[in-house]
Amino acid sequence: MFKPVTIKDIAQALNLSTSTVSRALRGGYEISEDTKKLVLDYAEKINFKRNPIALSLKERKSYSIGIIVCEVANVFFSQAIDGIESIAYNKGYHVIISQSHDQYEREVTNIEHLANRSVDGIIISLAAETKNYEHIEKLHAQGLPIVFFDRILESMKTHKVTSNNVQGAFDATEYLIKKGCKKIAHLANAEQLSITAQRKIGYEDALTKYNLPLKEEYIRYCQHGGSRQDEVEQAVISLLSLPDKPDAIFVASDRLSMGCLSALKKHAAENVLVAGFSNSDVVELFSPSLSCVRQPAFEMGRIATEMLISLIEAKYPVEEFETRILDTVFSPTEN
Amino acid sequence: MFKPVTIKDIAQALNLSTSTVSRALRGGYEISEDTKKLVLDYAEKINFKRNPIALSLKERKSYSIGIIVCEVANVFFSQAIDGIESIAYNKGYHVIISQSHDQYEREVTNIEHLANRSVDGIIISLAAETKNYEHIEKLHAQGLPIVFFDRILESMKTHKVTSNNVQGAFDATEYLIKKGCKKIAHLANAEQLSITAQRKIGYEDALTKYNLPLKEEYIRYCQHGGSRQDEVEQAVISLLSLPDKPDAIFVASDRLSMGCLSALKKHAAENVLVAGFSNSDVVELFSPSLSCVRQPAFEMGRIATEMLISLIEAKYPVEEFETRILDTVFSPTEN
DNA sequence: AATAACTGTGCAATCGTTGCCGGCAACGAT
DNA sequence: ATCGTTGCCGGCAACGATTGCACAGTTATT
Repeated sequence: MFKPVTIKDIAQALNLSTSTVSRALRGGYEISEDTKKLVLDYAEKINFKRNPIALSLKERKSYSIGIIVCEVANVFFSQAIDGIESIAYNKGYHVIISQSHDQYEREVTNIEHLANRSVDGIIISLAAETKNYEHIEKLHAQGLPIVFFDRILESMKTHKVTSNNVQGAFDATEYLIKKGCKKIAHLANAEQLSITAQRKIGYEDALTKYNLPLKEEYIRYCQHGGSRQDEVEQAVISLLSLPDKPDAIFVASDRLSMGCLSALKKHAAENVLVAGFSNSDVVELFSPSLSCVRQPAFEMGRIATEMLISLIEAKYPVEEFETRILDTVFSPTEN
Repeated sequence: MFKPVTIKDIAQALNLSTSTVSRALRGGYEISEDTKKLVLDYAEKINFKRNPIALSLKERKSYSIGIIVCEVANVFFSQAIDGIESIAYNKGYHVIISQSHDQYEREVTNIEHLANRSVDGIIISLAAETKNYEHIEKLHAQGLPIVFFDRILESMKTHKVTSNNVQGAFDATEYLIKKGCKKIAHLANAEQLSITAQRKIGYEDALTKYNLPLKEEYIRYCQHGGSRQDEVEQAVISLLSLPDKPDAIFVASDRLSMGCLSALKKHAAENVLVAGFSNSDVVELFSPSLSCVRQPAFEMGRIATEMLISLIEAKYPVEEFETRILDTVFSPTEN
């Protein structure tokens, strides 16, 4: 049906060899100007496009990078993807996105799928459920460049990008305290995630600074990262039914924030103040309202991609790795 | 750094030819059980993965399909993508997503990028800005299978999937009428989009049925599909400042609905009722509230993908094309 | 017993492109 | 006049997997 034109066609038409055509097209210095022009003009005329698959086979490089995020329907990740694409396309890579939906199994199959498809590298934010990292470590050990962002794997020696989760959590918690709340609960993500630990530290730092007690029963973890609403609702209900009911909640992620607000609304607990991580652009529409910690998602995506491409194109094995930590911005919602 | 195992390695190790290995791996009937088992076991042992790029080159097929949507950070599209992936992965295709951000230029570069990357077919929902379709028609004429969903190009002879936009718009408008509104405005998407025309028909049908006048000044089009908030805000302001100010707005898309609610809130016009297309899963949190028409996004994605793969795998050129129209569901938000 | 049929395997070409080597002609230097 | 250099180009092989055809060896058929 659809037969693309190849350098062979050009060679035949111009009575040259394929090697000559190939070199002329790439501007090889060993080809006379006349021939070069001849080839270039003809290629233009018949709309020649070089076959990237053949090139990939030859160069053992696909010029594509894989992304794994929990879901694209999440403003933080979609902004990060925009950042990733902005760099990748400029450098001639294309981007294959896959979603783990915060499930371990899907993360495993996705990453293997990507590796089999011969991506040149992977940018990943771990699924909430993931506790075992062999699937990643195996590929990394085989030499596949991997960069982490947001939810990172501390133990792996590679580049990483996160935001300043401790500071962000501190800001949000401090805000709640300054609003007069004294019993601040924490709705957290899956316990093994890097961001969970960091955000918890920020939360506790703020409580400590203002001499509020740290109560373990005020903390609820959501192992599925909020992808199951009942999980979030259960957590919120159990907080609300504590004898010493919280007057505010610091929520550790976008997804959880939505779930938390829903649960509060459903159970007529709108008087509980909420602050949490979210990059939502319609936050002013929410009721109950949500004060939020915003992460520089686009920038994180850009940086992660630059790191990945530098790994991919490195001439020698890279030994020195970098962890970039970007600042968050807290924006209160007054009402 | 990273040298994958090839059938050659297997052949060498087992003292067979590559052809034998190849046939054994795909269960060729012409290979003895003994050899087959030998090869299979060894391949398993050294973790052999066949190189999809080599296969693509030979078969002139990449087993990948391209998706173009305006943005992934939109629940409708992200659900559609989930549907697309659910079918694609099952059938051995992988999915490359790209975003037009409702811009014509980006749609053009994205589609060419995909075509150059030799995707086997494309599923597309047009950008709001797109008025010229040559970039798509050219590829289609060259034989690249293309399926439209949501925002379709009526004039192109290929498979299409949409929801019942007329009915959805009718339901939303009728709801507003039954709530007692008599002056219902319509905030519409870019004028040339298929869905814009259809949703306008539904809107007008409802008005007509209930003997309300059709006023052209109650309709505002957003040429950029709401990707620019000022555009939406201008439209809403101009509606609010009409001498005969509307008491309700029927909004034609998810993005526009968010923009519209923001604008209403900002201008303290929360008494204006809003109903519109949206697949948001946190609609109950919004204030002002939004009654919404939901599209079966996941199902639309599934169907579009099945259609596309049937085109890709068709043995003979397909002449008969189908347009599937799926029902929407209206869910009022009472408060 | 001779031929036909079948079984299991290898050879070589193919997909599109590029790297490497080698060839040929024209040129300048000795 | 001979040699070495340079410029320009063609041929071959290779990337990894598949496949039509050929061929050797075995079994079945007449």
